[in-house]
Amino acid sequence: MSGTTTNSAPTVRDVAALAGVSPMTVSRTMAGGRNVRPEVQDRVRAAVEKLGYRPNQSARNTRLRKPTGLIGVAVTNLANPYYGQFALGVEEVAAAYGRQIVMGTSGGDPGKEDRLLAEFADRQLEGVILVPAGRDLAAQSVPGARALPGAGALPVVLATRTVGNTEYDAALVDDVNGAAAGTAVLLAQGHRRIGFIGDLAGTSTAQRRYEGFRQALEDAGTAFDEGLLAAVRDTALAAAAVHRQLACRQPPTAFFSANNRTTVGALRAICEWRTEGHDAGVPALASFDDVELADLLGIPLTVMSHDPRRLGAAAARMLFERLEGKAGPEPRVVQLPVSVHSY
Amino acid sequence: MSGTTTNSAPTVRDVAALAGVSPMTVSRTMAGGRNVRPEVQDRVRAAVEKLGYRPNQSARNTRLRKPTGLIGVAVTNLANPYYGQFALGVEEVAAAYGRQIVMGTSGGDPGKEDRLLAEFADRQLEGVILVPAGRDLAAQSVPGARALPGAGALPVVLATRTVGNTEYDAALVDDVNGAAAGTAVLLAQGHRRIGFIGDLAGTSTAQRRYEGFRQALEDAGTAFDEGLLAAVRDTALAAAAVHRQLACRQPPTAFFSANNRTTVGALRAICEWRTEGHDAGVPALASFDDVELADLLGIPLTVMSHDPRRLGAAAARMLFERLEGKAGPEPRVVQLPVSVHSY
DNA sequence: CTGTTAGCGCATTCAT
DNA sequence: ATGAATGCGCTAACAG
Repeated sequence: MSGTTTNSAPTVRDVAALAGVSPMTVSRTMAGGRNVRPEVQDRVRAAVEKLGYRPNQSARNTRLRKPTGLIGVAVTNLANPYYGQFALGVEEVAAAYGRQIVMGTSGGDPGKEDRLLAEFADRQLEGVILVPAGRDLAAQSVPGARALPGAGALPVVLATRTVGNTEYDAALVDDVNGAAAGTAVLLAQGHRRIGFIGDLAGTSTAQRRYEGFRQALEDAGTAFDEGLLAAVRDTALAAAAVHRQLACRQPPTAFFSANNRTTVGALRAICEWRTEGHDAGVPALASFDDVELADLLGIPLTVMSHDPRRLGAAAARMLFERLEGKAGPEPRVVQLPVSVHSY
Repeated sequence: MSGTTTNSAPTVRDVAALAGVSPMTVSRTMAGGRNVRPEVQDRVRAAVEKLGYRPNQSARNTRLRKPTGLIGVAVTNLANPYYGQFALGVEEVAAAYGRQIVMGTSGGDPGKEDRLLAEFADRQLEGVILVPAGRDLAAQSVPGARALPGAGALPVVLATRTVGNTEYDAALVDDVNGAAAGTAVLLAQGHRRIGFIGDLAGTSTAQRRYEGFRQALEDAGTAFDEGLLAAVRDTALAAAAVHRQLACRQPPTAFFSANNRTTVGALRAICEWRTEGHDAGVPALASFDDVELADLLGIPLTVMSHDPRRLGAAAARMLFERLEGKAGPEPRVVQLPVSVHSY
């Protein structure tokens, strides 16, 4: 009746029955064996081995009123190599804190993001690292998607991008200064007409990078032709935009690309342009974010880079500090420095 | 005493107390409201809203003896863009099955892989998709890391690579035929001395690709100089190996690179070589796996590609079919086709 | 040293 | 239509 071989996972009781002891003795043995005779421990361990018993962690956590040991990571697109590295950074820190990560992708869709956060909350994840899809978080659709006290709260740390309502911890990049520094390099190289390629409407990062870009132009007393602003977000559209700008009457001599996706598109367009053999020199490119192999293309390239892995690690550390109560009630923001390098 | 505002998550009982009903009525209301007066439902819902109550999924699953709704994904290195896309494929299918994924990276370390699988099993994950680090799985160190019946079993589907003991389901790539087809292109282009860059000692993929490579040479009646075999696995070593081969007395006129990491290294070395202005033409490269921007380098390139996202999706489907008992007891292996394209 | 009791948060079963 | 008892797998607290 009890010792029957079912094909569901064995429990403490199955082990206890087989070893001829009480469930508690099994529990104690699994916990290290304090106050259990070695001889009995051996019997228990034999039974454990035989049945392939592994304690049910969820039940364990429930009883001990302990959290799940899981944190959520929600990014917009895992296919973007940037977020793979980012997730790795989160994972490494999480592992150091004895946690594992649940990954979800929003695909940039705020609705999907909301559902993802809701699932995370329902699964009792301890917190979430979120690369927000849009500009605002529908806090009300996820009761508790806030780091602040209150029951059922799901601590959130934003990463890479921020959102309108600024009540969250955030691990960002020094977008403004980084972009300004990269733009300064283009200016020092003599470029005066510079096209800006980036999703101004969509993300806070593009806006901040645009801000740094404009600031650098202003500091240099250079005017910006708004016609050189291309609000695009994906690779194909970026390529088209660059191509269009190069083909116009007064083409830019350089471009500023606001992220790695637009950079790939810009590089494609510039390479094509070069192959078509136009007389003016090859346009230069300043890219926010690094792209593998970009330095080999023979295009004058300036990269404003940071390590996405570090960013993920920083975000994770912020989350754990908050979970451990080592952070004050007010939201904290850190900004990773950006380094500029030219090829 | 009971209704006090604690800062831990509210439970059914807190809601029940606030609404002046029994926990069961709350439970029923949350479950859809069958057999609960609408008026009472409203009271309950108000209390739920006020407290920010969300049912504890773990407790729910425990009571209903339902699985966790989580599957594990263990890859060797999330920083490799290949695995980001792969994970995305898994995630999409998992979402369609109402599951979420727990991500872990082994870093290619079998010990870490074992610990990862053990943690997955302890967390009661329903199954695992594993890109194995080494050649064999220490099945005994993870009692139940097998798809076969028996208590505590953790169903495993291997992906990309397989291991020595072949008792697992696996979603692989048609490495042998793909590699042969790519090699055939090099041969058709007139290349006879071809260097092979790939981690023969480490992964089954490199071995299978080497097998296809050799097969194509043999079919063409071309001998292979074992001196052109470079057993390297990372980007830097691949670059060094290519450079070394190019500098030797009888340099190869083309290279076969067994994965995207070695391809990046090979491309770097070839570009450098070209810049150094050697008289012989630019060496050609056949790359297993696609690499972004590689086609723009002006290097004769042949790519043997497949979609890692599809591979992840295929692996996930295999896992769910097994979980649902829709697969026979014997392990199944699928191989994704490889398409060959030249630039 | 070991077993019994009780309860984590939830929902099924059986009362009423 | 509602509540009480019971148990999922596990372990603290208290027996003995």
